[in-house]
Amino acid sequence: MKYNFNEIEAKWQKYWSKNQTFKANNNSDKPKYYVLDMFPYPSGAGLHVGHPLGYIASDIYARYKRHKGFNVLHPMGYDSFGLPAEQYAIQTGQHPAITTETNIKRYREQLDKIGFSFDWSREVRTSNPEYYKWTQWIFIQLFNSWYNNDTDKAENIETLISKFEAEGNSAVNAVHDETVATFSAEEWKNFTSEEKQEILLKYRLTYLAETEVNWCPALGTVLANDEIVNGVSERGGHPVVRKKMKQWSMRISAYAERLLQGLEKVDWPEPLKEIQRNWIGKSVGASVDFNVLSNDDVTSSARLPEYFGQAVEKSQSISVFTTRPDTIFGVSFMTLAPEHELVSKITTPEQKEAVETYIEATAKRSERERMADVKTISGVFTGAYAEHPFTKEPVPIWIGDYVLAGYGTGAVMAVPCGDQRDYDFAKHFGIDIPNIFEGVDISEEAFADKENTVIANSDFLNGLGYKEATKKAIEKLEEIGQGKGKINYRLRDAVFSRQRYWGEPFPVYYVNGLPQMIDAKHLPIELPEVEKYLPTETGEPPLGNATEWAWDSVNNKVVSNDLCHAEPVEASQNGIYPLELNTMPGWAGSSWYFNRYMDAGNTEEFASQEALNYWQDVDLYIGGSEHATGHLLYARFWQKFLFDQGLLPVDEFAKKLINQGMILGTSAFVYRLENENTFVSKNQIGDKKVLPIHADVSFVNTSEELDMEAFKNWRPEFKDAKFITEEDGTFKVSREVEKMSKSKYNVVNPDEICENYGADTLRMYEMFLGPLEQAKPWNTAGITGVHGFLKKLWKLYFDDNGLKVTDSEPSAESLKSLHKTIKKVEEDIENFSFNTSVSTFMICVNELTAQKCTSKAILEPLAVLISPYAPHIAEELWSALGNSESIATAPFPAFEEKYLVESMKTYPISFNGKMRFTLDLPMDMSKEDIEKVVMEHAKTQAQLEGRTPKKIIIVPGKIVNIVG
RNA sequence: GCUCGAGUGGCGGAAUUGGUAGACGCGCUGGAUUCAAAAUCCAGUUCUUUCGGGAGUGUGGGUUCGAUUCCCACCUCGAGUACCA
Repeated sequence: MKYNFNEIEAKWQKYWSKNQTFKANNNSDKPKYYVLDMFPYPSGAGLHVGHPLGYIASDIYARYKRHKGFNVLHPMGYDSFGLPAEQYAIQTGQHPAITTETNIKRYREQLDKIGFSFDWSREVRTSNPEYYKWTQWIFIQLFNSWYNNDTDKAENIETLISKFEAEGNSAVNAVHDETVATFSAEEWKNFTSEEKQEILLKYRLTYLAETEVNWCPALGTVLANDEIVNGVSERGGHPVVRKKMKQWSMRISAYAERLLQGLEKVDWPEPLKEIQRNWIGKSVGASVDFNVLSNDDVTSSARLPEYFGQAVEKSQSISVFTTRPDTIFGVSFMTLAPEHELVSKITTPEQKEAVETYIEATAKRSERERMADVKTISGVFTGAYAEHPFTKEPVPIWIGDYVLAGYGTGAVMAVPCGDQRDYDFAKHFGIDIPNIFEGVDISEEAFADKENTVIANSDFLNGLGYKEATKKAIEKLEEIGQGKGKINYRLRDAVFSRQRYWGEPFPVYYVNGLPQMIDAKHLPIELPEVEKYLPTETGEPPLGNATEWAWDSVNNKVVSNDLCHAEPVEASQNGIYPLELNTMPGWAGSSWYFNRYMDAGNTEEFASQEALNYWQDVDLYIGGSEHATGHLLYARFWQKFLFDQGLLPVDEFAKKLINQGMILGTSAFVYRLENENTFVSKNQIGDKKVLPIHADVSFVNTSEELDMEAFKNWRPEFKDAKFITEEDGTFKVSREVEKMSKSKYNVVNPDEICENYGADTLRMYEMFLGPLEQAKPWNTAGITGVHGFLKKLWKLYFDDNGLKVTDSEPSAESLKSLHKTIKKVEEDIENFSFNTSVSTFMICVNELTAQKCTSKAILEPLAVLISPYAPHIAEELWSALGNSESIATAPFPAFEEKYLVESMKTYPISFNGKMRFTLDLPMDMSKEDIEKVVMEHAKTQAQLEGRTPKKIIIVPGKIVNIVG
C-alpha cells in the first residue's frame, strides 16, 4: 500500500470537522491549558509558507497537551478591521465587509488544509457586530473610570464625583491632565453640568482632548507612535506631519508603573520585555523649580551682566525634571525646548528677534530631520535669567532644539560637566563648565559615570556619592519648597481615534460638543452604510458621508441625520444628536480577544465569570515580536483595567509568550545587459554591465536553472528576451535571501506544498528548518528529506500486501529506539525545540527500519509520539492498528529508563583532550581496570611513543583523557 | 552611539550540568535496480595529508586534564532603539 497523503489528509480533516474533535469544553475534570496564536489580519494575498510557522508550533504543543491529559483551548479568529480592505473599498467601491469575508474564506481554506486542531466553534472576528459590541462596551467602562493613585487602581467615576462633592479636587490623588485647575467642594457644586463634564474628561481613562497627533495625509488618518517607522507610516511609507486635532485618547500612562512591574511575572522573551521597558521609559529623579528673575530682582541686584533686559514682569518659575539632582551645583545654564510656553514670556526685547528667528527655523525642520541630525548644535539665548535655588546665582536661560517639548517638562537644568549634550552646548556657546566632581578631568568631555561619582564644590553635597547626594539634594529642595523627588515615564497616552471607515464605531454622541455614552443595553452601534469611503469635502472622516448617523436619545436608536440640527447647540429640541465620526484603531479589537475565546458565543456578557475563572489566562501565546509596543502593550493595559473592575481573575493575560522567527524567501535573480533585452547566465557575467532583476521563484528548479520559456511568457517585455546561457545550454540564476514578499517574487504558497507533498510534510518541514525563534530562509528543495521520512515511516506499517504490523515481542533494540525517542521528543516539546525532534523521529525510523521492526508494541506508541507533528498520518496508522477513536486524546507514551540501560560503553580515548580512538568497555568497569586496559592497548602505546603520561583522567561512563 | 542576539562544512542546522564537534536533512560524488526515467536502496562527503597522522566551531588571549560551551578584548552580521535630561 502506498502512502497516499492527499487522500489521507482530506479524510481526517473531514473527520475532525464532523466529529468536532477539538471542541473545548468549559467544564472538565482535566487541568486546563490555553494555547493561543496571534490572530491574523485576513489580507487579500492569502497565506504564504511563513505565516503558519507559529501556528504549526502552537498546534504541536496543543496536540501534545491533549495527549498529556489536558483540556486544551486552542482557538483561532480574525483581526478583520483594517486598512487594506478599506483602501480597496476606496479604489473599487466594494464594501470592506465583502472583501473581508472573501479573504477570510480563503484563509480558512488554507488553514484547514494544514490540519490545525483549532476549535472553530469559538472563532471571533473583530469586525463582527456581535464581537465589537463588547469592544464598545469596554470603551464605555473606560470612559466611566478614573485612576486612583491611592488605591493604585481604576475606579468608577462616581467615586471621584463623591470626592469632588466632599472636598474638591486638591486632595484627590488621581492621574489626570496637566491642565486641571484646583477647586473646592463648594466650587464643584456650583459648576454647571457642562463644566463638570469638562472637568471629568480630564480624569477619565478614555478622554477627548485636543492633541498634537501624527497626521498622515496620504492615508487620511492619524497614526500612533508605534505605527510610524523612521518618520513615515509603517504601512505604505507615507510622510507623517504633526497636527492638532480633537481625539479620543487612552490614559495608558496611568498604568505605566504596573505595566513595567507586570513584566517581572510573565515568561516572555527578554528582548521583548526590554522593548516594552524602553517604551515605558521610567526615569527616577526630581523635579526642580527655578524662579525666573523679574524686573524687581534685576533692579535690586548688581550681580547681573549689563545687557540683562527689562523683560520679565512678574515672577515665573521653570520646572525641570532631572535624573541627577546630585549635580545641581553644576548648573551653569538652562535650556528650554523652542516650543516651551514660557519662551515668549521671558524673552527680553534685545533677544526677541534672534529667538523668533530660531523658533521659525526649528519649526520648519521636520521631525525626521531633527532626529537624523544629532551633531549640529544650535540654540539661542533668551536674555532672561533664572535663580539657582541654592546659590541664588543667576543662571542664563537658553532655548535649544536638543530639548524635546514632549518629554518631561520640556526644560532642563544644564549640567555641562555631567552630561555630554549640555557639555557640547556649553562649549559651542562659550558657557562656563564648572566642575563639581572630585578628581575628575572634564577638559575633554563630560563625566556621566554615576557609580564613581564623588561630588565636590557643592556646599552640603561635598564628598557624597551619587546615591547619598541625590537623596540629600531632594531633601533640601523639599525643605525650601523648590522641588521634590519625581518619577517620569516616557510612555504617552495613546490616541484612540482614527479617521477611517472600517473600524469600530464609538458608542458616543455629542450634546453641545460634549461626548455622551450610549447606554450599554443599546449596543452594538453598527457601522452605517456610506456611499464613499473617503473623507468628506469638509474634511470630516468617512462616517461624515453617512446619512443615517444621528442618535435619537429618546427612542435609543440610530436615525437619519436630517433629524439632527447641524449646530449642536440647538440640537436638544428633539433629543437627536450627532454621533461620533471617528472609528477605533486596529488595536481596539485585539486588546481583549483572548478573553472572548473563553466564552465566544455569550450574548449577555463579554465572557461569563464562570468561563473566565475556568480558563484564567493564556498559558502559551505565540506570535511576532513586531507587536511589542502595539498590541502586546495595549492588551496588557486593557487586561489590567478589566482586572481592576473585578471583571477578570488575573491582571496579565499571557503567562508565556514566544516570538516565532520570520521565514525568509530565497529570491532568484537574472541579470540583464544594460539597455538590452538580453539576459546573462550567472557564470557568464564576467565584467559585463548588468542589472539584476527578480525572477519568479516558480520558474527556477532545484539546480538553480531558469525555465526560459516560462520566463519569456511571464511578462510582455520579456517576450523577445535573448539568453546568454552556460556552456551546457542551461541558464543559471543567482540566489539571495530576502523577506518573503509578493514584490520580490519569492513567495511560496502552502497550498501547493500540501498538494505536492502533504500537510504533514509541510508541518514537519517548517519545524525542521531551524529553531522556532530564529529567522531562517525557506528552500523548497529541502522538503524531499522530510517527505521521504514520512514515506519511510509508512513503510514500517505497510508493505505491498497491506498492514504488516504484528503482535510479536519487540526486541530490546527496538524498545531502546522507542524509549530514547519518547524521552527526547518529550523534552524537545517542553523546550519548544521542535526542529530537533524531527531529527529524532528520523533517527528512530531509520533504526526501526534497520531492525526490521514490525511489533505493534513499538509502532503503536510511535504513532502517538508523532501525532502532534504529523497528525493525519498518525490518525491513519492509529486507525489501521484497530483503534476506532481519534488519536487526539490517546495518552502520550510513558518513558521507561530501564530500556536505555547499557552494559557496554564506547569510551573516547583522548590524548591532551583530543579524541584519538574509541574503546568498548563494560559500563561497570572500575577506574583502575579501565586505566590498565587503556594503557596496555597498542594504540595508546603508539600515541605515547614511549613517553610516560603525566596524568590520566578517567570519568567512568564518560571519557578517558591521557595527559603527557 | 546605546541595548540585546548571533557567528560551526557547499546549504539549513545538531552537540541539554565543560567530556567522541559536524547528529538529522538538503546538495554533491559513486554504485545497485531499470530498455530509460522517476521512485527506491547502498556507500562516501569539514579541511589537509607523505594515508602514520595533523588541523579545525569569527579573531586574539585566558581558566581547565579537557572549551562550540566559562572569562577578557576585538571583528563581522542581524534585531531593537535613537537627542528621554
